[in-house]
Amino acid sequence: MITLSDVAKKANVSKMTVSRVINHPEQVTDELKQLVFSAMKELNYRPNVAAKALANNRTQVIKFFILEDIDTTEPYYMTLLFGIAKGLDEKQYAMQLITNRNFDLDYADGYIITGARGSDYEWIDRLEKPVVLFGENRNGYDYVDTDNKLGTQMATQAALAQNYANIVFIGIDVKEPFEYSREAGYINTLQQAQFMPQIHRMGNHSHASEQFITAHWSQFPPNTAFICASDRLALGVVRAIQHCGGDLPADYGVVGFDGVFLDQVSNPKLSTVKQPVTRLGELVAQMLLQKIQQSGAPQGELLVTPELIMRHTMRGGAPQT
Amino acid sequence: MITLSDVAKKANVSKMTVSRVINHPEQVTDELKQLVFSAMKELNYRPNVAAKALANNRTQVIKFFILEDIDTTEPYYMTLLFGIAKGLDEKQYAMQLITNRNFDLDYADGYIITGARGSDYEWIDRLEKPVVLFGENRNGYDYVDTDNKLGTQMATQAALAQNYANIVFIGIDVKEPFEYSREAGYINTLQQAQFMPQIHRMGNHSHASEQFITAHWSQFPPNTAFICASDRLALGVVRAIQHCGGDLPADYGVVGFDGVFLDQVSNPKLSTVKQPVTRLGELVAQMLLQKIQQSGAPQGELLVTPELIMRHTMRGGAPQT
DNA sequence: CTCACTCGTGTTATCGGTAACAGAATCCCC
DNA sequence: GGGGATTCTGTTACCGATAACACGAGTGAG
Repeated sequence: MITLSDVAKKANVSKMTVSRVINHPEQVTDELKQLVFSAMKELNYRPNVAAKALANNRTQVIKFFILEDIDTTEPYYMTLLFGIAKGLDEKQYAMQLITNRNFDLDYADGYIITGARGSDYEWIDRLEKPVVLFGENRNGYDYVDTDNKLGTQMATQAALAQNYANIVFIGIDVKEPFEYSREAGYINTLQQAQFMPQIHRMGNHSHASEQFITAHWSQFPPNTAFICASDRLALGVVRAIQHCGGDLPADYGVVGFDGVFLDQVSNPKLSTVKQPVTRLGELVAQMLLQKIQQSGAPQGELLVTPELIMRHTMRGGAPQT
Repeated sequence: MITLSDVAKKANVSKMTVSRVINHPEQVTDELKQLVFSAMKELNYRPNVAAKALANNRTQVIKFFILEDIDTTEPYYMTLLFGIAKGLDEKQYAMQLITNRNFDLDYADGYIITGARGSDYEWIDRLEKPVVLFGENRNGYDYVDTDNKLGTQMATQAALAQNYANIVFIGIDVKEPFEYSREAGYINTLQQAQFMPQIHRMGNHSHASEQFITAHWSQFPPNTAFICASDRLALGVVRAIQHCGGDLPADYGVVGFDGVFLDQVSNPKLSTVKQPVTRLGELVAQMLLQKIQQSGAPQGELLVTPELIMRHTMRGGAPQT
């Protein structure tokens, strides 16, 4: 294994100079920097993370909390994890995945938390290391999320553009900011167009929306579009429309939200607001690492623009293959 | 932070004795061990992983390779990851998730690999640290997997028990051991019962099986059960049966394989062979850590028994709610 | 021309553990 | 009861990096 000393010897400088080239390059003359850089390259030097961690009193580990029951966990998080992993790798950080089962807060430089509900904020407040949330919150925590409001805005505008006469929102009955934002995007857009908003909320399961739409089918005349707060709900709506004999997408339109996995296994394939999940993961990771580097300085919020994908469940979508 | 020295001081012994109590307890008298243990407990001592790693020339990191395209990645892996994380946490290991994009082999004590195809074995052979695969292989690598053969055996036996007259296998057209095993479980069971096996293979997509069954509907008279190599395929088969007007489960039965996520979002809910995925993850992790500890000694194979879950897509399943 | 000051680099001590060796106490057998 | 083996615990050096301090060379002002 190549160490700092090896590089130092090769470049005819002290270990300390090499270390400085890496961590405080401005303190070293360009001349020496060049020498050191080429020595590092030639030897293919890779810093020893454990040694670095020990010297800095760091761990080079961050913990990622998924505060949700394993069995209902969205495939969504898989993709998020990929992104986080990528963001961490770049800075030689490793991850520990924390679920409801194992709950060890020690031994980490910081935390990424997702799926936090009201009651969690109590212990989150007591954390002594930098924290970044994944997902909107209104409690002042730094976070990264999709621009939920913009997402439903885009979906609603698309429905308007396709001249659906009724535009209904199928939401999730949780009191969480992401849901409020998604509803807000829908409401605002409709009101600007002088349409009446109409919102139905239920549990986030395809069976729930399927049952609901089927049971109230008479309320939804042809030329209705459903803007859904999730792909799961959208899936159920599609099944209900098919079951009730509605013509999709001629008479009915459905747009989901998320664009991870589920939208692909349905038939017909869902139109959806696709979240850039991998990118989001990278961004949370980067935000947290920056926060750690800045000794916990606030990072604010970061909203990323989603992408409206028009497929077979709405007029104007790609023709079904 | 509590260190070895703190514990040593409290117990009136040297650092080394404390270290030995942890790593080589047989070399220390019971008397001292007790002293040290209670000191550790009292101070709530937690070893510093970085220091340990540095001293042992280890990294306390293992890399988990998912050799599959991100976009098609099964939610399956999410659950697996949970399990691996749990297995690693117990031994203070952290994980780096490796995808096709970032491919750094350095800085790890070992590797867990999943989704390996034939062409991957070349570089896997060249790895210099302990490797354990997730998923059957016939190349002599240590691995952990579900007992695939047993799984389809169970499913096929259940179909026989329900007196379906025809029992068809819908498989995945890949030349991989897991698929061979699943087919073998089906074939063996049928032959023992003096039935004729009938296998159709296609890409692992619900649309593929849906299309196939619909196109060949006349070949599948009432009283037919479909044993599927995945829940995705099963999902498509269910849709096809519904579309063609078949009576499920009175005249047709469908059993999937995996039991992760997808089986829950379908309507009706799938009967399926459920893999104990979290447990599998824990086991791979444990196997790898043990292999590391034993300087790379072979660990053999480990097959875990799956569970047949009877739900609404086969006779004898739970009544639909 | 000298003294204080900056700038750039090297030296030393340290982070928290562990292996290898050293040394004291006990054991055992002739 | 003495000498060698055995058992147990402590001392020392080291893993690979970094911060704090030390120090020599150059700079500028009085």
